[in-house]
Amino acid sequence: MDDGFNEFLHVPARLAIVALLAPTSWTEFGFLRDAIPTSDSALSKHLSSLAAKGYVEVRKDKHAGGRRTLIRLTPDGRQEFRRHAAALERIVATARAPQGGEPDG
Amino acid sequence: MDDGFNEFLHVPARLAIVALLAPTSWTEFGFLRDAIPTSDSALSKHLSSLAAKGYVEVRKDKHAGGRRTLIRLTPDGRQEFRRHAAALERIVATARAPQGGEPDG
DNA sequence: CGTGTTCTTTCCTCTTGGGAAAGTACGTGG
DNA sequence: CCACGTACTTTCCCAAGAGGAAAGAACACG
Repeated sequence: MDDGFNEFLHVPARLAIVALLAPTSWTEFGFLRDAIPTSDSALSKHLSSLAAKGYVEVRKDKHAGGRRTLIRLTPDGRQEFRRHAAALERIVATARAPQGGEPDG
Repeated sequence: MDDGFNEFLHVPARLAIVALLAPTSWTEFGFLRDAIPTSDSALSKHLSSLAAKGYVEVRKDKHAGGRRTLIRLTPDGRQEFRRHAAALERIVATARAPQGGEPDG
């Protein structure tokens, strides 16, 4: 498995995060937390690890009555996600196979 | 995630196993072990857990100079794999999105 | 019955995902 | 400027589980 399969991104929670980030630009922390769903702490830790890998970028924004944390994929993160998605695609393709193979005994 | 996403099958090694089994019928233990690749013990344990879930069926076959263990997906296993694959397909689809969303600040 | 082959099980280690709760940072209202 | 609330972040902790090594078991063959 040295195709684009990415064990780090493969973790369900992280897969969910990047899948949510992929089609949009800056996304709110709270939105991700509600959509996943997971605890604040778990999400925060995943985002930290994603940021440490350079897969996401984090920004703090002023908001009416407080701050909000915004997240988006970096180009690198997007590319890694695409590569992993392509690897998954190959796997998914086998599920569509009509079950050929040699017959049993 | 109460679509067909299956955390048990999602584990890379198990995903690899069922993906290899899906397009064929009875498959040899040795073939799987070499293809994955993993140790005998790890593969054996994965196959046991898959069998315990009713996802695969195991058969022992006489062979010139010994026995061979043959494995195949059960209809149930195939269906679960397909459901999981469909869930992955939805995720993979987001990777193809052209990054719309609102622009940054 | 001894031996080799092919798995299987046991033992152990180490990673890690995740929640709870404490901590931090900052904005707001008083 | 301080008290307070909100929005995360970090620490602490635990349990699950993946995986290798090595011992074990089952069976065919000579």
